[in-house]
Amino acid sequence: MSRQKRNTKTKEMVMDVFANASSALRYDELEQQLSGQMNRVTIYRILQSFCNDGKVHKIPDRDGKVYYALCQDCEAGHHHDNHLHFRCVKCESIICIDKPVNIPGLPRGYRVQDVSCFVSGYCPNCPSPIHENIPTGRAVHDVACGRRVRPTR
Amino acid sequence: MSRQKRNTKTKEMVMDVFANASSALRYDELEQQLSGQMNRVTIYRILQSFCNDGKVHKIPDRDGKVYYALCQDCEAGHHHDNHLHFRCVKCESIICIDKPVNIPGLPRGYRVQDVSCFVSGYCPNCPSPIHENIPTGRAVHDVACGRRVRPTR
DNA sequence: TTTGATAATGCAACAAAATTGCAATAATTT
DNA sequence: AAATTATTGCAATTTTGTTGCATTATCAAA
Repeated sequence: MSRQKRNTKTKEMVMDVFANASSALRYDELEQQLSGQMNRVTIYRILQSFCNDGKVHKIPDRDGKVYYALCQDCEAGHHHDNHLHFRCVKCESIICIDKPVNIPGLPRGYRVQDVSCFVSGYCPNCPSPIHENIPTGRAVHDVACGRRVRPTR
Repeated sequence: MSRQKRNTKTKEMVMDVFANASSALRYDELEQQLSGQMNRVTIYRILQSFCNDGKVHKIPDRDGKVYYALCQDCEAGHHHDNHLHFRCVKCESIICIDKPVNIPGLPRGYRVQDVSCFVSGYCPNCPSPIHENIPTGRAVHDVACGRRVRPTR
């Protein structure tokens, strides 16, 4: 059976960083925010355990850089991950958007287990280049991971 | 202006490996196939330059492992990447499926540049676990990256 | 409250993956 | 054929993530 977990101060601190973040965090951002408070290795281990517990998920962006974000509806062992990750090409933040993605029919023989979609472009806070600024709605940032605007049902 | 390129034997060899592959290649697979023929660092540099030229694209899978595959319709600087990447959880191969993905409406303020979708599950060549085998169509593998079955138009 | 089992941590060492500087080599252009 | 400079190989370095082990701290049970 699975090994028993303990609540520790370090785990709490890591969780706090996530709770206060409005978007996904790169490992180095986490490390920076936690610097001095715990060992580098501990952060890695806590992230691994959070991933296994379905508390956090790992998001490698299209360049291979690794981000982490709080999970919404995941359980230990299986991540519910059928949603969008939006990456702003300007400010580089990664935002989880809680909308299911529908996948077009795959060729015969493929059996889908799960889907994750990576959209990149300009986020509401960053101006598009060249073209004049498009008015942005500030509220949209609230769909960011971990903040649920409308209850997902 | 951008630095001028040269055609070299090494680049050709790397390109040949891609041309003969039926799915995306991990860096280490490339290295293995090219072992003895050129330096490790050279492979990295060639891949980078191919990526910039829009000849190849980089596909980090959901665990962060990095794959590379031939581009279909990309130009230097901008990758046309609105297609699916399918990863078989059994054999671990990554197959590019040349079908556009449609993205549901994003919240106000987001401007999409491009989309890539990562689907995982069982490929036509691998049996699903537990359940009895589902008949697989062999032909589907031909949609694999670099082999165009029907002209994409 | 104390005690014991063991999960979690810190530290040092290690391993893997990717990058950089630089001298030597080889593709192009003239 | 010579000059220019992109490309390569090599060694060293950086970045990223992991492992082993002694120590510490959590939690449950006495």
